[in-house]
Amino acid sequence: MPQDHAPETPPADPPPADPGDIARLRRFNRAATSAAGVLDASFLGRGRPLGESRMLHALGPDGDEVGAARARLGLDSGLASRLLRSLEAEGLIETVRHPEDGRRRIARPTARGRAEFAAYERLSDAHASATIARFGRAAPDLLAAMDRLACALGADRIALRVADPESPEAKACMAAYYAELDRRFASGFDVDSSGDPEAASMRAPRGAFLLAEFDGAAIGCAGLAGPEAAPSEGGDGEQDAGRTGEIKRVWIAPQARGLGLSRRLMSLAEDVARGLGMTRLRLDTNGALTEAAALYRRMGWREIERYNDNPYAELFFDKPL
Amino acid sequence: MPQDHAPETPPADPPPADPGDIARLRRFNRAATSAAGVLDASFLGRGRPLGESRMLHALGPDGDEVGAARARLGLDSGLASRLLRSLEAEGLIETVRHPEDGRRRIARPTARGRAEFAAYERLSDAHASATIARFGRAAPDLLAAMDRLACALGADRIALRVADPESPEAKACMAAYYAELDRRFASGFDVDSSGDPEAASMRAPRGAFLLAEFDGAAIGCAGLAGPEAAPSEGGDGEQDAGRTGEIKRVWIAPQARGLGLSRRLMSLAEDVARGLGMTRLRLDTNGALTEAAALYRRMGWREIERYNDNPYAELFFDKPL
DNA sequence: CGGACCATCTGACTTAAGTCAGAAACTATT
DNA sequence: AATAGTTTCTGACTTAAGTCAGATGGTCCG
Repeated sequence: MPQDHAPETPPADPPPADPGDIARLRRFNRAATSAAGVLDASFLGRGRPLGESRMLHALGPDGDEVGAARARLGLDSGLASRLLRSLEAEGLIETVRHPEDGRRRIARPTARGRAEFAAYERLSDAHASATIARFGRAAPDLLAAMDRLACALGADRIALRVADPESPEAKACMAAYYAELDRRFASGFDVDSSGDPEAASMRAPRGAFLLAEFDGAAIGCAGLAGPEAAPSEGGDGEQDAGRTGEIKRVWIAPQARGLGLSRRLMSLAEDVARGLGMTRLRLDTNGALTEAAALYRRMGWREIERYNDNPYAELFFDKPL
Repeated sequence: MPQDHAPETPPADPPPADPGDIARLRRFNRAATSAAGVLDASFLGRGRPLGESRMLHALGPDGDEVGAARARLGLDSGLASRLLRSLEAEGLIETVRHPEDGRRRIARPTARGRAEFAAYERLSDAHASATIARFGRAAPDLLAAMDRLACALGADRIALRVADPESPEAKACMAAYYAELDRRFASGFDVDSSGDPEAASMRAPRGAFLLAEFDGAAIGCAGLAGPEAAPSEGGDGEQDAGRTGEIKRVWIAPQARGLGLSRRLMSLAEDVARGLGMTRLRLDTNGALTEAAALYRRMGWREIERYNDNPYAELFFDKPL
């Protein structure tokens, strides 16, 4: 069961963009580059070379293996070692051998190191706070623009994973999903009347709940609900209800839309369904969610007859796996 | 007549921002910082150290004084000189003495240097084009977010200047202004019926046209229209029409709103009006432009009786200087 | 046990970037 | 004409960052 799907590859030869748009993007680049130093100046201002600060930050408050931190920063082993020695000389970290493999070493911040780490965090928070204050009344709007760009610029770091449908992240996504349906449906939306699949149906071994995360923030989800009895192994031929799953609660945060994320989520959901022995998937949706229906059609779903009494559902699709 | 006004100073002690907002901003910072290298990678990829590339870029295709380029990059004179020597050794620039001051020197790209400069530009454009292509159908939305953030991040580099009301930049601003009025007024907007002041009235010595620019792009304007006869010098006491100016065509690009720019423009317009000997300003506006009317009141304008037959005007203000 | 393999470390070296003091060439001022 | 002040340049030095070739001490497997 793959835990992630590569983002869609762009078309082979991109046509040159509009010169005006190029100028706009380059203007942003200049502004962002000249702001970049200011943006995360937390590494500076504590009288330590950038490399050492980055290493301390890469180790995290609980420490990590030397090799892992080195790989994360993309450093040469010699350089990494030297940075660790300086941090050690300053009394900020201590290194111990790995309990299971004497070759590997673990670098862990000391109390002083953790204090220093916290100081970086405070500096960074204070800096962010000051920036937001400077934005004044434009702040909500600018933060929304930042969310949007952060997702787009880091689209290849959006990771998909299986999560528990009752985890806080999953619940937050679903709450955002319900709130959006309530806004978009002319008649509003009430969860209770829509036949919400219980959490157990979206948990192994029956199904799964998929979460898309970017830099620690949940920005999308998809539920795969399986039937009550686990499908029997090996019995093929008949296409019974025991081998049909249902896709529910597909939601993408506004700032992550248009980046091909729902396609990645749906595609992973199909893989997971196949891994659970399902042979067919179905789903219902509302006519107001036009983008969703268009995507389903593009991904090979066929429109079928109504299969439930969900009052909000108007369109029904299925797809053989 | 000051050419620029400092941006408004933020309130003394900013209260700490919402932790969620801090996290959002820091997420953007991380994304932008890690994208920053990629964002303007044009300096790399041509086998030259960053410093030399930056210097070549700072000189521009037509060359410049050594001191000017050095100040722009904020470099030590020794370092700057050494960078120039390496560029000279590579045959990319040549230096000549300043025609009027033998101490100063002018560094000018050679044909090869200009070709190199153009290569950087092409690389940068190609990179921007590829980024836009990667954005796919989300591009228009993302570019708008970039415009918004570029203005906000570089707000202190938004410069005001006096421009000709018939320059292309001024015309572009006014066209955008008219288009917006047409969208916002229930009845639409037609320039011809609104008593457009002729260009001559917004040009010295009668008046002025003010333009706000960010990184070469016009993002706002304000017209100061003076009466036909230049005000007579010295004759004080009476407050005749010959000493009353009118503010027209105040417009701020959507991406630059909420940054205190209209206040800066209006304040400069008042200074310019005083410099032209005006003792009173007046303006008309529409009730649909609620933000505008609120700003006028905050800046000390008083509502007065209708003074023209502009069918779009509903509110009238004046301000003694 | 020996050898292949591995993670980490050390020492020697390179490059980019920048600082600082002062020299050289020039202009402006008294 | 002497002097003070510019602008640019040169040489000597420093620091940060990174590369590379082994050395060291460990694991794993036949």
